[in-house]
Amino acid sequence: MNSRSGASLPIACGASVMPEQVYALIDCNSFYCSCERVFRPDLNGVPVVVLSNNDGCVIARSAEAKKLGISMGAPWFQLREFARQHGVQAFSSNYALYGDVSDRVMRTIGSLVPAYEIYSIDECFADLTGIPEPLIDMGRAIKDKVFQWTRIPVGVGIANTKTLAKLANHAAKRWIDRTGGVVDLRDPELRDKVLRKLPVDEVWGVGRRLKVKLEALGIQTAWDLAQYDAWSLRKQFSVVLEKTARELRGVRCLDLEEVEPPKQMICSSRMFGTRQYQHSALAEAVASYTSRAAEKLRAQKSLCQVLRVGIQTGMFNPEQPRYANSVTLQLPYPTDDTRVLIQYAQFGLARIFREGYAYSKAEILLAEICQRGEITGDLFTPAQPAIAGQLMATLDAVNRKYGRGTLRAARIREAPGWSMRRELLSQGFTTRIDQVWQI
DNA sequence: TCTGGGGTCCTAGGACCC
DNA sequence: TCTGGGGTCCTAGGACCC
Repeated sequence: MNSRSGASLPIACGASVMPEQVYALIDCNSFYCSCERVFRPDLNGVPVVVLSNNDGCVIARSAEAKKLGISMGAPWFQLREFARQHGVQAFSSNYALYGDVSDRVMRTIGSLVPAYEIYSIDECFADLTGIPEPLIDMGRAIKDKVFQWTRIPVGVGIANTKTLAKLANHAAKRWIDRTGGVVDLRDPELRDKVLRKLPVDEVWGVGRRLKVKLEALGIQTAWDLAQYDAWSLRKQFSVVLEKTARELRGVRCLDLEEVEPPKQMICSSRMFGTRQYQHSALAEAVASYTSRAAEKLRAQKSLCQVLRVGIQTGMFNPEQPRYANSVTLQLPYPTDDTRVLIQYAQFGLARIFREGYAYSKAEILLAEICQRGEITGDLFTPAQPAIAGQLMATLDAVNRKYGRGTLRAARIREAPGWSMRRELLSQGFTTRIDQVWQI
């Protein structure tokens, strides 16, 4: 049975040998903090943290802040005094800045490698297949060029599978003094050494819950997971974990995804800056979030057929009554028209709104998303009128040119009372002409 | 007083089909 | 006494990622 594999297969003969697949995972160090430092070199060496929307909790920490023991997700109000005492610089999230810096980092990487996949705002897989050895030099070249062009420090992990590249990147950061931030994990001896040292939950795809279950099976390290029988992992857990284990052994199960598939769900949800009690305030917030979701929908050239609107009170204060509810609505036709979406969102809100609660958050979810031009209609289902598409295109063009919210639904005020707190916001260094760097 | 905002994929189970 | 063997679609829930 096994005789079909191996060198006897005619297709494997011939002059050219397929080069071995190699991936790199490039990951920005403390990305949001690094972005704040790009135009504030005085912050180098200073502990820096970036807070979530509403200045709620810590979502990024510089190395110095980590050293002080500040943990991810720590509520800011509990930390403020400690931060003041230790000279910690805190910032509100400045997504306009981070998004723009991210674009620059990705374009820089793109100029150096044959193909790449943007995995998140601060991470990117690159295809290094066929690039001349030694690849560790290529890794260092990427790191240096990104820093030279964007002032963002990155780590680079190189391996034959994505899961191992992630692990290599992790190792590069963990043992930065020895690695200089670049690790090539293709050498089996080095790979096994690293696998044995890293706990299983450092593996991409193994989180808190799985860690507990795996440890019950005696799987403590990445090495243990790699050695475990893949088939029984599939039976006991899922095909996902099976692939993870195989990838750890160097068997490729995940490919580079260069084109991002359109999202199947689009969500816009946010905590309010302060608790809201009135239907009118929630109505305004819901209209605003719906507008944002509709923008995202149109940006990927999609239409949606289902809208869900949800509201909730704060969940932490035991003194106040809690309430959370949502309603899912079928739309009259597949649409990307902000006006139609807002209308349905308001209808939904009216159904779930209850008087007398301190609301903290609203959420809009667009679902059953399809691509424009891929809809098969029927005689009895109207299609979205063409004029609506033209109007939305104009709306987006105006807002692109003059800034988000320049043209908006009439019920949304410019500075609403529910908008989020951002008391520690840095400048729009790269996105606002009135806020460019001054020397 | 104060605790984020997005996403994805997979599985199990029920209802239903032939 | 004995009770098949495939499927699909939907929803809820659980796990993960950054």
